Amino acid sequence: MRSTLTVHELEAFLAVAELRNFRLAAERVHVSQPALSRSVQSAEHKLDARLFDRNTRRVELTREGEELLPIARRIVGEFHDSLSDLSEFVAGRRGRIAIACLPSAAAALLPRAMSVFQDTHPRVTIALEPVSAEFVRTRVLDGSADFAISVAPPRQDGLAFEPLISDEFVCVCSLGDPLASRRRVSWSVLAERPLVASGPASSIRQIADRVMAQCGLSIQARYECANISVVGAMVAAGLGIAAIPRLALRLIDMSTLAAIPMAGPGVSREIGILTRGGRSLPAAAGSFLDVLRRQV
Amino acid sequence: MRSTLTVHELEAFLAVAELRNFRLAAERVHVSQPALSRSVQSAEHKLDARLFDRNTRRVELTREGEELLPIARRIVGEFHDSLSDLSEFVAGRRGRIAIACLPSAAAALLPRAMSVFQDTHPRVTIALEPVSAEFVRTRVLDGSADFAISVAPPRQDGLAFEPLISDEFVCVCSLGDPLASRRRVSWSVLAERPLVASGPASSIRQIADRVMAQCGLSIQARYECANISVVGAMVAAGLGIAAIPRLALRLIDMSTLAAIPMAGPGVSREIGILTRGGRSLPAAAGSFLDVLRRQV
DNA sequence: TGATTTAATGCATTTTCATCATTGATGGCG
DNA sequence: CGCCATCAATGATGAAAATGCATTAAATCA
Repeated sequence: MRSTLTVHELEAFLAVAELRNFRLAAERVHVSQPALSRSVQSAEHKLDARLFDRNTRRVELTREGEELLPIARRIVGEFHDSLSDLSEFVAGRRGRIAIACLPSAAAALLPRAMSVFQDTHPRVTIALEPVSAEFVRTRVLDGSADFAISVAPPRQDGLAFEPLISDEFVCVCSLGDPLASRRRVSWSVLAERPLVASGPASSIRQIADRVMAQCGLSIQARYECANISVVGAMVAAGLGIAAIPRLALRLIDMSTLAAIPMAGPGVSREIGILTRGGRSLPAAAGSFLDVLRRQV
Repeated sequence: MRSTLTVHELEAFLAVAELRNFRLAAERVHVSQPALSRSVQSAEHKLDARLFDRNTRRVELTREGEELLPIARRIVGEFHDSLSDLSEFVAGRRGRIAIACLPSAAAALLPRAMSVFQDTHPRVTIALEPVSAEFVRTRVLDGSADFAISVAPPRQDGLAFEPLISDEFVCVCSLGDPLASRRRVSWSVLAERPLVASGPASSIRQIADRVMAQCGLSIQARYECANISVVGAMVAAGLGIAAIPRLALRLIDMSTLAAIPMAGPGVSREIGILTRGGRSLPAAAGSFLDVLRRQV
């Protein structure tokens, strides 16, 4: 074989092999009959074998043609199937989206967006990994997540942050608590009452500490727990009150609890989209983010 | 996807994806670096997606590129494997040869040729169908045999005959027979001795009848049998003598028999290659015929 | 900052490809 | 028996694509 066949030539061959007529085959392939003849000739020349025994009246496959037929079918079929799969992927209609996400955002923000997205993108699977803020950066940087939903990162090297919503802090207390009827609760209350705090490593706790310091206060945690759901249960049990972001309420059984907005400075954290800067986003992920942006 | 990728572009993509370097990839594909860059660009443009995140210092796959990689590997691999299979077939190194053949030629001529041929064409299978002369024509004409080894056909419509060897008639008698010591035997002897003849439909019998008629004689068969091996056994049993082509001796147990050449006119039949005229022969079959021609 | 390496681009050239118009061959039909 | 219709092949021509050379622009390293 002096040089390699092209898919075009294989398609020309297939059309002639199936229709046994050059003129009709040319129509099917949308070229002129001479062009088709030349494609077949070119294939024959490259293979150094005659593919059709043909005259102006009859067109039939040679043994070599018979041999090529199933091969050509397989190659051309695979070619188009695979590439149409790919174009589906490129168009964002197929694929897999990996999202690293703060647990609170995972519970509060994403489910609705995922539901809306799946209606228009049924063949896209979404892998949602709840991680703490500190691990979000590595997930995005090493590509194991296409993007993250998190708070603004401290350093932005290689990361891009697009704010989505402002997540205000609320005070959580039991329904019977005197605070429950208040419109707002000031941060100073937290210093006066038994406090159930998030674990010292959590992003919630860090923000809370910062705000308290701004107010000249410091957190005297009576109880501490890394798991926000457990914090809620502790408040429900009457151990104390807590200050958490509103989005995190979705992680807590609120049936016997009240949530009151906090008053004061810097009472919210910015939740947004964290992407790898300068890196192109897969189309499916881009579409999902569009849905998410429209939602908030 | 605005238009379809080419195998060339897929190969360019693969080379870059594997080497992560355009210059080296260009070498592998045996084109200049700009040409390679343009192939990749063309692929990206057709897919409407960026395949590599690249600058002058780093080349890495995008998610789309990752998605294309296994697809490209599969397509390109299948493409080359299948087409090299085909080129093996076209070159005659692989395939199947179907031969329709007179039993005598099958036994006398073909086995050695097949043995020689298989040494150089181990991946070619040979299907040998022994048929009588009258069926040879249909086998070749309908393509169920690539060619035949037979006597010259009466009519040549659509068939081409190439003589290979002249198959002389011999007289077969038992070793103790007075004829066994003769150098030659004339046809008239057949009229004088009990004769074991081939069946009336066989090509052997027809030639024998014709020659006898030429000599002004006619066959008075004491015994007749369509199966040449049985004819031999009958001669060995002392029922009579027989006249058969030398090639057919291979079909007979000759351990107690002698074969003496016949003297006289037209004492041979022409054995040759029968092919479908104007039809191209598969390469493997052509190679086999070359071997056969060299052998005789 | 300068040297060096690398991918992209401008441009000229060659090669490939398609189309139109025509030829040559084949079989059917009057 | 010859004309006609149909079909694939071919020739000529022009457009599009691919390629290579020379060069540019960007990025890293010393």
